[in-house]
Amino acid sequence: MSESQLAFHSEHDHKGCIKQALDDAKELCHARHLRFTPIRELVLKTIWQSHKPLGAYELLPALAEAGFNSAPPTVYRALDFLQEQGLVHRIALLNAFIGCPHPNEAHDGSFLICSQCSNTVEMDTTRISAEVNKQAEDLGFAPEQQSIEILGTCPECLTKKQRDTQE
Amino acid sequence: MSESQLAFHSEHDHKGCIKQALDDAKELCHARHLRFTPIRELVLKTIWQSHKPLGAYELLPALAEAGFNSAPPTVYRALDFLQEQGLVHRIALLNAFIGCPHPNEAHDGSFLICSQCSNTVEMDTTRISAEVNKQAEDLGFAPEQQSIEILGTCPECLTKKQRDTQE
DNA sequence: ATTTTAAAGTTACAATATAACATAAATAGC
DNA sequence: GCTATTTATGTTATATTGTAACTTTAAAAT
Repeated sequence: MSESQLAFHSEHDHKGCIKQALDDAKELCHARHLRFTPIRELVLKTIWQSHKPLGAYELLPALAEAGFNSAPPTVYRALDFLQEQGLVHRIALLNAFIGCPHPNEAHDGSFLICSQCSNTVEMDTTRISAEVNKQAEDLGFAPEQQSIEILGTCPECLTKKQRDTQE
Repeated sequence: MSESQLAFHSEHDHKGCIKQALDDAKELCHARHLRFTPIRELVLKTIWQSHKPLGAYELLPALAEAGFNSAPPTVYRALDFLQEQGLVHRIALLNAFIGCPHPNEAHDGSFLICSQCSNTVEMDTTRISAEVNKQAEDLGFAPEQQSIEILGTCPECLTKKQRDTQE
């Protein structure tokens, strides 16, 4: 988690992140007796290569380049699989997908989405999520899934803004 | 707020809710020197008539019946206006819109969405929202807007489920 | 009354997502 | 290893959601 919370900050070794994520995914699928097929791997890799959530149609060219069929159903199937396994999250506000840095802990992600540059990081809201669920339960509602998404300005874009204002 | 939190529970006077919402909207627009046009009023009324969030295209027939142009831009313009004024909220998980029971207090809604029947109510999460914002700020992020949506089973559908299980 | 601004009409299309059916590849049971 | 079964992928077509761009009409401001 600390990884992803630091993701806004300058240059971390993102290639390392990607490799780690792919290795984790492979292992996770193996443990669950599921198939981490080339298409699924490529989709996950492509998503991880971006700090911005990617739309389904933005993933199609990578499939085409690799010689796979690149019609929408192909990518949506891969995305469905990856989501079910917690390997990617869908950002509802953007209709786009981002890699999950800790797919083993079952959770719904909470996301900080920069409205300037679209960079997005996952934030740990375990405690807050529990409170939200409790409040829902107090109203007689049985929560199953939650989506917390925050739009705003990321640290980098804040700095840029300040620079621009000073000029 | 208590109104909407009770909305899951049986029969409240929903016609009263609608009238109240429309009156409030008219007053709010007047106070802000904005035009509460027939189209905007009809769209808001139609949204309020449903306990389920309505998609943009589900609103078109009402416009057609009333003799207005019923092409998508018409309804999206009305929805944009209503959202800007806080009169309706967009539910990102459903691509649909629901009336806001307290448009005067500036806020982002938090929603309980029944995955069985789609009925949706707004929940007050002022305190939790503040915590989320604080946590984002601690990461150097400047929050501007937030979306909290909970999918689950509403009290009515829970009761139904229990009945069905007993049979 | 005239100018300006805001809203609505209209056509066309972009972006996102799914249905349905055919084929191929992997796994399971023999 | 061979076959049956299941799972994944290919393929075509289409549904759903949302916008761009330009025209016309109506309201508000001067």
